[in-house]
Amino acid sequence: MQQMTKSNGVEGLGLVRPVLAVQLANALREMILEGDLPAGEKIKEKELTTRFGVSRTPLREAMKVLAAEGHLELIPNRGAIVTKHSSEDLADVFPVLAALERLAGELAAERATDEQIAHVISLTVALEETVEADNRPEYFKINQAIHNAILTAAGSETLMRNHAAIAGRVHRARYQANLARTRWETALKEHEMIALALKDRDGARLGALLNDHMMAKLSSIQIVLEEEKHSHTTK
Amino acid sequence: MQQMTKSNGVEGLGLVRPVLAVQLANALREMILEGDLPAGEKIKEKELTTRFGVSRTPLREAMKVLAAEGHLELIPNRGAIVTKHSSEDLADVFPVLAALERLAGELAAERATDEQIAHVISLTVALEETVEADNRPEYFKINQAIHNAILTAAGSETLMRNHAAIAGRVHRARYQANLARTRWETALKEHEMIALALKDRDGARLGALLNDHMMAKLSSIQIVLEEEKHSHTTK
DNA sequence: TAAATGAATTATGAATTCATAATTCATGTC
DNA sequence: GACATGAATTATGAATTCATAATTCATTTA
Repeated sequence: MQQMTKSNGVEGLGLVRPVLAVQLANALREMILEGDLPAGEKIKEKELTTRFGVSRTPLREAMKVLAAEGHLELIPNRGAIVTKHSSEDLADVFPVLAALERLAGELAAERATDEQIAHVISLTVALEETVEADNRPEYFKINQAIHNAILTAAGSETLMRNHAAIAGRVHRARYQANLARTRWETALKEHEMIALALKDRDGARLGALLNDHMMAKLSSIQIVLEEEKHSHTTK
Repeated sequence: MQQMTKSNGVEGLGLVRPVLAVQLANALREMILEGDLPAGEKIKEKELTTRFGVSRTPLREAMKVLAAEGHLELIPNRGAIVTKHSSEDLADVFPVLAALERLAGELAAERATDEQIAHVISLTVALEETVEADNRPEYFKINQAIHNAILTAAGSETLMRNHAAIAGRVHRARYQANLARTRWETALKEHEMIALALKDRDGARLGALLNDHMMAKLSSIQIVLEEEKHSHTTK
């Protein structure tokens, strides 16, 4: 939901003066998603301006953008706080993400080129190897690539935009929660079925698989969070 | 426990000084959705500041918000233009909206209270009457109320937020395109089936019906647009 | 000691000012 | 007359300044 470096007349050349508000918005988003600005924390305008070496004007514009994206909550005359993404929030966000993935699957089954399908299949093969090699960082990376490839194959600007915006809100939970070995292997099987459904261009099945895959991911995250909570309270 | 402060005391009352940026964002959104700022039109900051009687600072903050919502496109050093929602855009946006409505249906079937279901049913009855009375403005109004009621019954903040954002982009097309009599009566039948599925708490069916209902709406709009295009070129 | 009051400080909201990029318009050249 | 060049104008990006609301903190009072 953000306008990245769009056409600015001098395409490709690094000669344009960057728009601070955009850069600040990206930096802030990154900080929030990476947890450098913990959820619930109150944003201190002045601190950020000195940190970034800019004035309040572009920073405030950036904060308005972040608020529109749902990452910040602006309270009139009282500043901003980082939106908290609690366990309940995950339960709220994931079904929406899953619904969009389902649509992506349905559309991709219709619209994907043979090359795009082949790409997803080869990525899925690479995914298997990461499991065998017990390489989690690489698994996350390829997993993300697969979902992106399907999104791209769906060929919907609106879908891509909104998926990105919503996925950002749970990015941390998705790619940081250390999944258990059993869930990992199950997820791989799901991915194999997903690749197969795409190869068959079975939109209904592909959509359903992607939806279920995402909801299963939610369950595994919630289990991990529950365990962490226990180990924390019983320490 | 903390004592109630003065500020808490006026909470909820309209006594707080309004935040201009928020008001301007609402006003601009309204103007864009109502077509007062036609798609493709270049926004002149100065003109708007004089019109609203504010300085550029809050206006620019509002424009950043509108851009984040996809209503404006900001071009560095060159101002902003109103995002155009062409016929192709509708074909891109509606499937996403339909996917969210499907999710809304699935969730509402599980979570709706009996009162909420009764409300949707009574609204559907009222909808029938508007068709009999040939009262299109009232039909649109109640139609919107039904979809909102189901969204609310779904009980998902994320879903509501994103649905609202996306629905805004096609609001004009949905509620201004003059639907044909036959489509109107078909839509009513669809609404009756929707109310029934909700009453039965049949989530899969309700979701499918809502999805199809939205896609049918797209088709009828496209037919109207196609006709208008013809009558225009053959004039 | 605890609560209440009010001044001082700080933070936010918005207007103004300054800097720079883009556009317009006049002039000159071919 | 068409085009190119450069000054003048205008618009945008960002810092600063001003106004007002919120918070802190010292003082008073019960």
